[in-house]
This record gives sequence, structure tokens and C-alpha cells, in this order.
Amino acid sequence: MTHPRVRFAPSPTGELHVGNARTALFNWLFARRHGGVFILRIEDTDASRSSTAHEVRLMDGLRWLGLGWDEGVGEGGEDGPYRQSERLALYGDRAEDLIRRGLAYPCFCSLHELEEERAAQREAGKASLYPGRCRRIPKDEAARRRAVEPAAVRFDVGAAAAGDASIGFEDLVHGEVRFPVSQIGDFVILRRDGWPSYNFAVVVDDLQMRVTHVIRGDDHLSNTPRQLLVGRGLLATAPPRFAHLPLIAGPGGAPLSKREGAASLAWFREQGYPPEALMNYLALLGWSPPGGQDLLTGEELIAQFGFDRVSRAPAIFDRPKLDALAARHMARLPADRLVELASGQLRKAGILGSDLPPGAPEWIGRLALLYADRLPRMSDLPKEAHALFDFTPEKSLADPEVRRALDDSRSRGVIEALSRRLGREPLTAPRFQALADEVRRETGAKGKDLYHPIRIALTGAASGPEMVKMLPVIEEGSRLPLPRSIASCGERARALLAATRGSTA
RNA sequence: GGCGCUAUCGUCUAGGGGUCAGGACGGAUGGUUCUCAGCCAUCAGACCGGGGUUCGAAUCCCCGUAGCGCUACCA
Repeated sequence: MTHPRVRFAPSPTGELHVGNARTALFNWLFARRHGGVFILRIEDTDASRSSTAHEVRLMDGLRWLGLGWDEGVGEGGEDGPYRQSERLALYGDRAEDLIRRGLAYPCFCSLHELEEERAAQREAGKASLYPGRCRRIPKDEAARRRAVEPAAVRFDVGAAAAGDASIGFEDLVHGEVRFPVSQIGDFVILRRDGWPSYNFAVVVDDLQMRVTHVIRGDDHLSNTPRQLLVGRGLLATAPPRFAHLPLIAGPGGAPLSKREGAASLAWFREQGYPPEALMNYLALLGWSPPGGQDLLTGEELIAQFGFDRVSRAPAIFDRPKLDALAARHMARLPADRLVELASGQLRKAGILGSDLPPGAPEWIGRLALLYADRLPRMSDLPKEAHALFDFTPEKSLADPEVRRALDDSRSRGVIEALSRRLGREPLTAPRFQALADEVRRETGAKGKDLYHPIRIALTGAASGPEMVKMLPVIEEGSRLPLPRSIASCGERARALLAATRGSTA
């Protein structure tokens, strides 16, 4: 394949949806795989629903996912402008060409009239198609009327089909697909207000931008014959190849609703998911790698991507699977990325302020690393690491397991022995191991009997990361000037013992 | 209504005339580390229904059913 040109062409009418993101991803993968060009075009011909705010968010979302584009809005390129609202003159010119060549005609029918006809046809059990009334108006009369009457422009499907009974094409995913021409009515290419309709603008643009492969959702499969016909009318020498991707559905197979917050990419970003995890998971929705492994980096996806392994059946977006993948990505993230993700979420949780004290980034990195392998998203960090941030004797004592440990004389002995040894000196990993060893010799407790009381006393929880890793992080944190200070291990043990003194045997 | 696309474990999927129908997530069980997680091992779990073609169909064809899409002067 020599330098394919592909495009992602969203409408800026809402957040970047996971379905659209997946379409963008497949375009990007294909372009990168084959050394091609990835174009971003904005289809804002529905002026009432489009907004530049959405456009900006769309582009942010793509960049966050790691999908950079080579040409298009924000990047420029020789085939621009890349916003359809800035290309109106081009569509107008092309439409006039078609009228001149007898492949399109002005239509004066009222919307009301059309509506009624559609209803009647449907009632009669027929396909609802434009009956072609205005097609029969003589050209000169049509031109006269057009000067004084508002008119849309319709495409003359029959003229473009030139006798063909059906339009077929070889889809890269579906194989041969064929539609009867009789099912396609003359559709509007230029609306009354002069703006182009989707099925027209797409073809004009893809042609002018020299797009070689149209990669989009299955919802456009039925539009393809219309666009192929327009392409013929526009005298395109070779139509692009098409690849229609299976749609992404929500739970139960229903369309992924925009109302579900999780349907927008922005939500995953806010939740602190690593973008590489989203990219990985999205790629697996409708495609499978030849090797069968599912944890893949962007580079690996690029190297392995191809339409031969794209499925035709719709895929259901499954959060648990994404989360499993995300946790594995999280565990492999370089330290600086971990710090970046974690800082944002800790700030949101009020644990960090807007500027970090010296040494904090390193500390956050070590903290995040404690939990990275179990977290699909960093927004879970404050909750997961509550042992660090939320320690009070009262809270610990509210846990029956903590109570039990303190009521048990052996466990209490362990905690007291440790407490006596916890002084000013920073508790590093080797020092903790040495102390644990001393406590073991003094109390005779070992293994679970030794570590469990310590864990419970110092973290207030029955489970968590390995203590030899976690306790030094607690200690370091206790010396950092944070908005909510963290109690040191010594303070923890002493406070807990003090709170229960006298109440236990 | 018309036209089109699709149909393998709960989910993502591999396979595509003869396979013990494979893997991953999730579930269950056991092992391991102070705990959880993780890791390792084991187990349960699927070819939408009906016809046809064939020695043989999950695989090819037809019909049905279901889901989804298009059928807009939305994209």
C-alpha cells in the first residue's frame, strides 16, 4: 500500500464518544501502519448543533488518546480548509456543475408536502422515496423559478446510475455489498439555505482531499451507494476503498447511549484512566490481534493492525474488561506518567494543593507505584490508599478486626513492642525489617502473627500493599508539608495504644 | 413498511467443511507471599432456530427470529 490517505470526520455536536474514538483509532492505526496520512476534518454542516467548544473538546480527546493527525483543523494542509462550514463555496460550485450536466436539479417541494408523501408511501408498504416531481420541470423553467423561489438541490439518482440496477462495492470488512438502485430516492445535496447535506459534502471532500480509504462505522454502510453515485456524478476516476467497522453497543446490545457518562471519552480521562489502556481496549473492540495477546502498546497495535482481522459483529463495551487491561497498563506506566495521573486525582481529592512541596513528585510516584497494579484508574487511588490519608485511632477502632487485634494480648504485645522502637529515626525499608526482627525475637510472634497486628495498627486495614514497601511511603509522607498531614508510623502506634489504654486487659 | 448489516461461552473474540470448538476478561477451586491484589494451577461455561447441500455443517446456501443501521432540506 503506498501512502494511503484516511480521515476522521466527526461532527462537533457533542463529546467525543467511545464509538467515534474507536473509528478515529482505526483510521490512525491504518495510516500509521502503512505510512499514510491521517486527516482531521470537521463536519459542521449542521450549524444549529455544532459548536466550537465541542470541536475543541474533540481535538483534546484525540490528542489525549494519542491520536495525532497530519492534516486538518489545527494542523493545516494543502487541501484545506478542513472545516466544512468554510468550504461552502466548493459545494455550491460542484452542485452547479451537476445541475449543468443534468445530474441534479432544483426542488421546490415544500417540506410539508414531502412529509405527507413519505407517510403515504410507507402506509402503502413501499419504500419512501422522493417521487421525482421537480425532476420533470424543464431546465429553463427551473432556472427561472430558482431565481425567485427558495429551492433545494436534489441529486438525480437515475441519471447517475445510468441504467445500472444496483450499486455494489467490495468492502474491506464485509466483502461484496450490493444495494438496489430502486431503493434510493433522489436525495438532497444542497439544502434550501445553500448548505450541503452529509452525503454530498462527504464525497466532495473525500475526493478533493484525495482520501484513499474511508474507514467508518457500519451505520454508514447504507449510505455508501449514494456516495458512490455522487462520486460518479462528480467524475471521480477511482472511488476510495471502504471499510465499515462494527458498531460499539452498550450493555445488552442497545446503542451506546450518550446519556451514559461512560460513553464519552472525557469521562475516562477525568477518572484517571491511562490513555494507552483506552487505546488498547478500543482496538480490541472489533479487531483481534493475530497473536491473541490482549495487552498491547500503541506501537504493537500499529504493527499488527489490518482489516482482515476486523470482525463484522457489533461489540459490547465491557467496563470490567477495560478495567483489567487498564490495571495492567497502569502497572507498566513510567514513573513520571504515574505522578502526573496521581497528582491530578490527589488534588481533586483535596490531599494535595495546587503546588507541590519539594520532594512531593518523587513521593507521589512511590505512592502510586504501591497501588498501580491494582488500579484501573487513578481516581481510585485516594480511596485505595485511605490507610495513608485517613488514619485516626477512632476510625481504626471502628473496624472489628482492629479491635480484635488490640484485645488479643499477643497482638497487643507485638504492637507495643514495635511502638517502643518507633522513634524519631525515619522508618526505611531495611529499618522496618530490622525492627520487625527485633519484635519477633522479643515476642516470639512470627509470620502472620507478627505482621498482621502491625498492619492493622499502622494502617487501620486488614489488607493493602506489602508493608515493607508501604510503611516507608507513609513515613516519607508524614514529613511532607501537605494540606492534610499524614501521621507517621510512630504516631500511629502510640495514638492507637493510648486510645485503648485501660480498656483492654 | 422497504432496503441493508450482523448472529460462537455472561463479555471480547479465535477458528471457517472432519478441532477434545482455542484464548482473554469475569466466576469457582487450590497453591504462593504478613493481608488483599498479583502470580501459578485446575474447573465450569458457547457455535440463535429450522430446512437444504454434503459421507460429514458451527463453518456453504435458503428461510425464520432477534439486534442494529439506512430510508431527513441530521451526520
